[in-house]
Amino acid sequence: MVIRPVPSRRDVIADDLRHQISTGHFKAGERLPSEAQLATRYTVSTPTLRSALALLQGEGLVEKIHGNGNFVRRPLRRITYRGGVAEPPTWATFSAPLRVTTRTTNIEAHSHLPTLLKVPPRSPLTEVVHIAHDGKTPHSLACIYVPCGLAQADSPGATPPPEQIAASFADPRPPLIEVQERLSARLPTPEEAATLRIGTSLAVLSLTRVATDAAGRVVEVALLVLPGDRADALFTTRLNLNDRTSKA
Amino acid sequence: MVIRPVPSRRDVIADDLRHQISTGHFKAGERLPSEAQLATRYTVSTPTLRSALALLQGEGLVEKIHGNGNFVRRPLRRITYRGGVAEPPTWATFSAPLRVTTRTTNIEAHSHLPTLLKVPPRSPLTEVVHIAHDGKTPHSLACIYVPCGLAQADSPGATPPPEQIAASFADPRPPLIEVQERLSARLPTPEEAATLRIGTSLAVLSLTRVATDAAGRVVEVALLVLPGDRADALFTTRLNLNDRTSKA
DNA sequence: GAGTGGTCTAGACCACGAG
DNA sequence: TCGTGGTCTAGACCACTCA
Repeated sequence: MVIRPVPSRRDVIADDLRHQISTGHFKAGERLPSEAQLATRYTVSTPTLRSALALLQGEGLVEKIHGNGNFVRRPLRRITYRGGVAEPPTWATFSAPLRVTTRTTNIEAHSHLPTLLKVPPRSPLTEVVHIAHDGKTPHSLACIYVPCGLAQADSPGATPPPEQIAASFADPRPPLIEVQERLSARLPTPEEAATLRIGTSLAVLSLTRVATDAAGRVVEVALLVLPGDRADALFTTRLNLNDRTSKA
Repeated sequence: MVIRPVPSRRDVIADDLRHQISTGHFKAGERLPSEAQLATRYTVSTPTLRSALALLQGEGLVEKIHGNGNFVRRPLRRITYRGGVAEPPTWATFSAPLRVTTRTTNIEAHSHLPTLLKVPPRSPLTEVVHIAHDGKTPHSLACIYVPCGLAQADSPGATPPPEQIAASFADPRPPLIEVQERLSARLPTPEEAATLRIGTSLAVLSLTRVATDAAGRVVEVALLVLPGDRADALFTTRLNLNDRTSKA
């Protein structure tokens, strides 16, 4: 028994705009009429109209640019995070590979990092922040934490080759034995929203990846944030038939 | 360079309420002062106060009950969807297993189902809808589609044992060979929000699982919707060291 | 019926972007 | 500077819950 009380003005307007966008009445990249004009057209007040636009923004159909206008978003290339580590997590399988900017700093373990990394609080860590861009629009944010004792040879300072997030997997000194990837959906923090240039009402996929080596040490923790409208995660499991239960 | 323009009143209020909740000044299950009272206390108008509450609602800290009040949410048990099918996707690993209600119907393939299932449009399908409850609060919504030709013996009508979603995996007649799980984050549809009793501003984790058998046929498609504040998905990959690349 | 949240209005004022 | 969106106000009215 689904609740369907009364279509609110906001939903009616959102539906209408959605329809006009999907039918091409408003084309991709085009600027919508100003909010004041739209409010007049629909005979609603500006807050009501804005709440309708907020819905479309949350769906990734509309991009709001302060002081400029509301724009129909070009259909975004969806990028796919491939989980399971059988192959390196690739953003690189795309025709025009994403441009990745990197920043490396040394910090101390704080908040939940000590737990995840199984290190004492305030332990020295190397933090690597990756931001992948597709043209001008950011497509993902990744913060990777590695205990300083296990620092790799790569990424000493300048931008490393933009192949993939986990370059550290390329040459595993202590062999990796387990990778855990935990995913959840939430709204972005204001900082994430600003970094990814998304509204705070667009859901993000939050992924925490913990890589453990054969000695039981946590080699790497990666915190990925993927905007829900332009990224998803894919896990492929093949059953080897003669190796049915890979665990316990 | 993080943008930090001016803390809006909304954010200030939300931060303050968050703090009061986390410090136990407002206790779990307690009803907050009415919106009018809070608006007076913070000397803001009701819409502003409500937008602050909407933030907390989106974080799952506050539950709004129309005509009754705003309540501090009891810390919810997080349920974990285990992907990768090595073991059946269990909700059952919890002390008090979730109660699952089931509804089975026969429908015709529509919208994107034909593509996913690799069947012609309007093919007959069996649709199974599972809703898992933890006490009174819904914890997950699952729609499972099976081509009628491959129908299983179980779930003919009444509630099957609430073990797990994919009972169909228990005895795979044609052996499964691949399971693909695609996850994304988005806001719920109004229907999903009503079914899961969540606000429309709480992000959900949307999971599409496609199981393929050795003959290349799609045995099952499952569409899961998990509220972001009470569920996540976990994928564990073990590297067998002597079997490093399970693919290609 | 009393009190709550849900929706909406008709403005005001500020911050930003482009010319 | 001008037009845009961003934030906020001080109400009004409706819908729901509970006693």
